Amino acid sequence: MKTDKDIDINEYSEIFKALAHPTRLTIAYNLSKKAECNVSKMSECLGVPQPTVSQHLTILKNANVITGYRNGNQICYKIENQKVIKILEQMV
Amino acid sequence: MKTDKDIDINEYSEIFKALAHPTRLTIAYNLSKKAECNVSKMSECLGVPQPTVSQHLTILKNANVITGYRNGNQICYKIENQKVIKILEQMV
DNA sequence: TGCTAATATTCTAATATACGAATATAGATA
DNA sequence: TATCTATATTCGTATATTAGAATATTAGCA
Repeated sequence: MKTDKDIDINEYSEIFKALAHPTRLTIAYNLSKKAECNVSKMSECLGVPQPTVSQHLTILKNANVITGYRNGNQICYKIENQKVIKILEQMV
Repeated sequence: MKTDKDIDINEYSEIFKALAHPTRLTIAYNLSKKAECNVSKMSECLGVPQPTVSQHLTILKNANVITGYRNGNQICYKIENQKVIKILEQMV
C-alpha cells in the first residue's frame, strides 16, 4: 500500500509491528541510545530468559530494525536503519 | 516498563501496536497530513468496508492515537496526540 | 413519529502471536 | 578433537488479532 507521497506503508507497518511489544521496544530504544549489545547482556538487563530475548531479536531482525554481527563467541546487535532511528528519537 | 529517561514504554508500544496494521497506519498518516475525515469517506477512499474501518478506528481511539467528534450525522476523526504526530512526521 | 444515513457492535472462524521449557547449533579455545 | 559458552530453534499451549457478515444504534429531518 502506498500513499500520495509514495511512502511505503507496509515497510513502516512492519517496523511498528516489531516495536509494538514492550520488550522489543525496550531493546530497540536502548540500542538507539547506548552502544550495541550482545544477547546475554540484554537477557540479564531485561530480566527476560535468553530464548525469549532471542525470539524477539529474530522478529526485530526480520523487520530490518536491527542488525547483528559476530564478535568472538557472541553476537552484537545494533540499529543502523535510519528510519528506525528517527522514529525512536521522537520518544520523550 | 520504564527506561533510564523515564519514558513510558508501554504507552509507546500501545501506539506502535495501533500503527502496526497497514490500514490503520494509512488512516493515521492521512489524518496527520490532510484535514480530519469522517468514516464513510475513509471507507470509500481506502476501499475497505465501513464496519472494518470502524473497528480499526476503535483500536486507534483506544490507543489514544485519534479522537473523534460528532458533526451533524457523521463523526470526524483527527489526530491531536503530539507524540503520534511527531512519529508520523518522520515517515518519508 | 417514522424514515434514512452514518456509524458502531457482535459473532464467528481463520490466523497470528507470545512464552516457557527443552533442545540444538555454532564458534572459540584448550 | 573435546568442551564450553553464547545464541538459536522447536514445540505446545494459551491468548490475541483479523475480517466479513449480520445487526444494532444514533442523530437528523420530513
